[in-house]
Amino acid sequence: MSDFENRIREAAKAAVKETYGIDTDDDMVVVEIPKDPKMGDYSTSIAMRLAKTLHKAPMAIAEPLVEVLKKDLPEASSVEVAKPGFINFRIARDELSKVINTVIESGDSYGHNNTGNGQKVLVEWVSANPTGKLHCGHARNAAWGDAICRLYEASGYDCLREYYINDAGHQMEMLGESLVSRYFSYFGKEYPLPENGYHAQDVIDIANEIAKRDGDKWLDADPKEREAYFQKEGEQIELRNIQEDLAYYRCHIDSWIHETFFYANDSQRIKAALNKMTSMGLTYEKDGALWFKSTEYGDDKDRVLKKSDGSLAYLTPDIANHLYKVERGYPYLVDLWGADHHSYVTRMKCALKALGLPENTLNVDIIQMVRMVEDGVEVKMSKRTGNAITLRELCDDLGVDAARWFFVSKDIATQMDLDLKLARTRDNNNPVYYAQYAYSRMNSIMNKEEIPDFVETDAYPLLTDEKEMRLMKLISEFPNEVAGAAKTRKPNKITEYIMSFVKLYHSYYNSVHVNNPDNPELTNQRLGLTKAAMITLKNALELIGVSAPDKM
RNA sequence: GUCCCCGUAGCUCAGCUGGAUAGAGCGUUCGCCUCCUAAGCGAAAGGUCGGCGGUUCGAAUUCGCCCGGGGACGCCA
Repeated sequence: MSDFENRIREAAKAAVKETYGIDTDDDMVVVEIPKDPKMGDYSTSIAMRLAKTLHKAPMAIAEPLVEVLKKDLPEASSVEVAKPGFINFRIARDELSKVINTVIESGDSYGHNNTGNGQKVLVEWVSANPTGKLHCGHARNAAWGDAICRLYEASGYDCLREYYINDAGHQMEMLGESLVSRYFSYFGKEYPLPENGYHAQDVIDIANEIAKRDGDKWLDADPKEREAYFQKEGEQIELRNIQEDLAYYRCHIDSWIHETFFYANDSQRIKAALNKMTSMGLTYEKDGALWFKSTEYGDDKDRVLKKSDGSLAYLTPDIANHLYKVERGYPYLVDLWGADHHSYVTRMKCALKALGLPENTLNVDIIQMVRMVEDGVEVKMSKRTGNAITLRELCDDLGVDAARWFFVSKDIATQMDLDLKLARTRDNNNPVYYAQYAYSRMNSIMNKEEIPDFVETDAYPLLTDEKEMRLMKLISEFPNEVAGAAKTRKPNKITEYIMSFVKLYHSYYNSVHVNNPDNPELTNQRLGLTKAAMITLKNALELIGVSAPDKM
């Protein structure tokens, strides 16, 4: 194992206990990597944090700790006190180089860790209505959510990737009617397109598809029957499109949950949820509607569950949906919703809380909007009007790798502008190529005919170059990076890691030659490092769904 | 009016459980291919971390107020 950070933390805790008789927790003992590598490989601020409780100067607190740490941390080649009261550690080169063989042995699983400890977590993401193609906004959600799931899976969580299909509401009726209208147009007949109908090309395509397949038999059919048929056909085809686009985008969904599922068997699950809420005294009737007393749980107004016309509000089947997740054994739920759903977070949390579920059951990450910008002016995008840029178009222009990198590398809390001109052109300066190029260079070295094959070795004593040390250190930090990114659900930490990794690698590549025909030992050890770097980089790219090309 | 997100280099963004000279990519300027891929490397220029206060040994990071940008506030989904 190469988890120096944790070992230092444990040693520091023990040293504090031994020297001052104080118990400290992980939050107290912060171990970090100094910005300036001259300071050391790792540092802790524990002495400064103890200054208040011990009523002593940080430097004076640190001195005795250093003596203990020197004794208890054989992997550290030096432990020193610095200016305000930091304790700085330097890892012994021999210890550091052990990571190379660890990586080579682990291969594809290097970086995997068990910090999730089998925790069951259900991630609901994308969940776009099957009323049109996925567009740029969904592309952000999909890339981010998929990366989160990959991080969870790599960190030992038991993760279920779920897509909730809103196939029961008014929007589906709109789709059905829009299709009927387009179907009539196909045969040169008039049928009004609803005002809030779907104008996009894919709706026309689907109507044409049906027309070609079924002929004109629906022109004179019973309107109700026709409507139902087109709605069902539309949903299936739209859903198929979505599934194909997601697969193309390298996003895998384990579980597709239909909203209509909750209406099945005479709305069994929805009724059960409503009955439970009512029996718990969480509801009341007013103006012919059924209300949820959400204000009693922190909402700013009560919410309607059943409208006065007898139909259900969107919230109601979704409560059943969330209960069903817990029922299936997932106590920890993650939802990735668009910013327009932000006000919806509170009411859903209130509902689950009111139903007696623990406060931390539902975790909603709100994804800010992707604004399309052309020449500095926003281009309004809408699925309804059909002018949205689809995920497929974006990928065709940019490539899946660049698109995924773009969305994963930016925190979801920032609303981002996607420049249409930029999006339409493959920009060679895109950071993703910088990262992939490093991989190609590594691969080239490993597979070059003139360069000997790597032969396994126990030790790497000749890797003494400063950049080699930094590379080994970065490689050794990878599992921790993965665990941290999983825990905080921030896959952009991985793109940050990759960037600092490949920057160092490119610099190393230019300053040091791996192949030294007059020194086969050195060559071999550098090949070992290159192999470890290659495995690490490939695994890191894999976590965000970006390919590692052998050649560029 | 209430609530949420954002405001860091010319541009796009990291950094935010408070810590040692504020980072990266792009862009700009100047160097580097007889040598493992120049989609690369090295160097330089570029910042009152939106503003004002508070908390303390220490604040880009925490708290309050203000300014600016975006979004949400339906018996829509």
